[in-house]
Amino acid sequence: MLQINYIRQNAALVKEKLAIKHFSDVSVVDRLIQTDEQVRKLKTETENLQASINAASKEIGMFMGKGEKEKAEAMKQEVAQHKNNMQLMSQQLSAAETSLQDELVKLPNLPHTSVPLGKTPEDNVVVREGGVKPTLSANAVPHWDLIKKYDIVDFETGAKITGSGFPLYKGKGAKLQRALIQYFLDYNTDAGYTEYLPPLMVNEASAYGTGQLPDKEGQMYHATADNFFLIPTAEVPLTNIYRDEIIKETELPVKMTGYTPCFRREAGSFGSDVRGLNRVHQFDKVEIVQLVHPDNSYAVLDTMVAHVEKLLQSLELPYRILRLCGGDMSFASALTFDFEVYSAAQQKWLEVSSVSNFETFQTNRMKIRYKDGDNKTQLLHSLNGSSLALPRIVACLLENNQGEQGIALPNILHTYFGAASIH
RNA sequence: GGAGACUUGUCCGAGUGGUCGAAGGAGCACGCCUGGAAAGUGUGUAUAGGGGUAACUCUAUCAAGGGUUCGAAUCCCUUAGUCUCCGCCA
Repeated sequence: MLQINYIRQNAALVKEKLAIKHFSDVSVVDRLIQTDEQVRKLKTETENLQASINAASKEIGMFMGKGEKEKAEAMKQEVAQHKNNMQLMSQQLSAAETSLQDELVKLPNLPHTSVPLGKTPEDNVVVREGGVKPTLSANAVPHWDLIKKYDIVDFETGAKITGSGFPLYKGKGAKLQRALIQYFLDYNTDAGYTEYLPPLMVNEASAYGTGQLPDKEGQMYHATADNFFLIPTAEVPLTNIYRDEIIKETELPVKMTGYTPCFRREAGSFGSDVRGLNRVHQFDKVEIVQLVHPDNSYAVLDTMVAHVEKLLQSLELPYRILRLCGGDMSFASALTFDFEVYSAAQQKWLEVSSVSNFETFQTNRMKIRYKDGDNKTQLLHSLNGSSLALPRIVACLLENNQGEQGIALPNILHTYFGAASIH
């Protein structure tokens, strides 16, 4: 959530930046500033009134103490008057505050200056490519055929148990998931991230904190009896660990990692995008999250990008890194790099990680702060990224490494998987 | 699921209607003491917001929300959480 003080002082700039994000109604900014003015005016008036009521109450207390009942009674009459006004005014105030908050929450984060202009995925900028695209033999097939051939993922039975998009991993397929999770977590903890195994359902306050609510509830599974949401990413529980906390500057940066299944309704998706493991409702992902000093969040973003890049290199997959354009970035992000791997049999780039700096957008909602040198409380910056999402990595490993002898796995996985190939 | 006890500041802990933002202690910070340290000792030590150039001042906050009252940490209601006992259960 943007800070109203910032909006008030930088109205023109805010409008400009919202336009880069293709936010439709820029006039909201003017309305916000108006409402804010009204709120502050009402607030001052209400508080002054409250102050005089408080003072009168104290006097009544003193009169009562001295036994001067008549004087006390007289004062009570006076206070009763004030209270009527008070009630009216505080109703107006809370109405104004509610509308301010409602509008404010709808504004997306402002894009960083390095964000490319553009509206669609085509406008994203390729930062660099790495790895080598394999040359497949003529009879190479996509992963949805390979998983059947080796009997490692069973979509039909998953659909029978739950519904479409809930894959059932089996045998070597299940073990490969376990190997990848274990490897990714080891890789992250070696880099200084603390491992967590968080709750997979969150309450409303948590979903609100990372920006899933109020607007995107349609993308989460909702357990209505208890009003819990199944997490769409570990980012939600991990970042919320520090909700309403003031972190000592000496404890920065906070680096967290965690494996969780992720649940996404993905309403409206269709076509070849959803074939096989390309897009599913439940998938495994290892996430990294950092809470850092505002001064170095962009340096940290670079280290996180390098961290994920090295991980992809170790898997020996062809990849590219994209700098997302204003129109393709998420609501809460100020700058995002997407990682895609090349799925050779589909001849398609598949997104496997998204690394973002949210600056103070999430921390403002969650009140995650630190004390600066002057002992002032300041908002931290939050960042996160996937490291990594599994299904498309698996799709790629299968497709790119298929051969007569089976699926040859990259060296790094041999020990984790307990074999060099799936056959 | 049933019954009960509880939830106060960074922590422990007092406070059952009137200068209580809250005693006392611990911790922490700074100073004194010391050759240095410990001990001792003095001072300070919440958060958010409004107004003010500032000193400062006002408002809110004793789990959360609502109510009673001129006045609530204190009384009432609702919700959440913790603990104990019973039931059920991996």
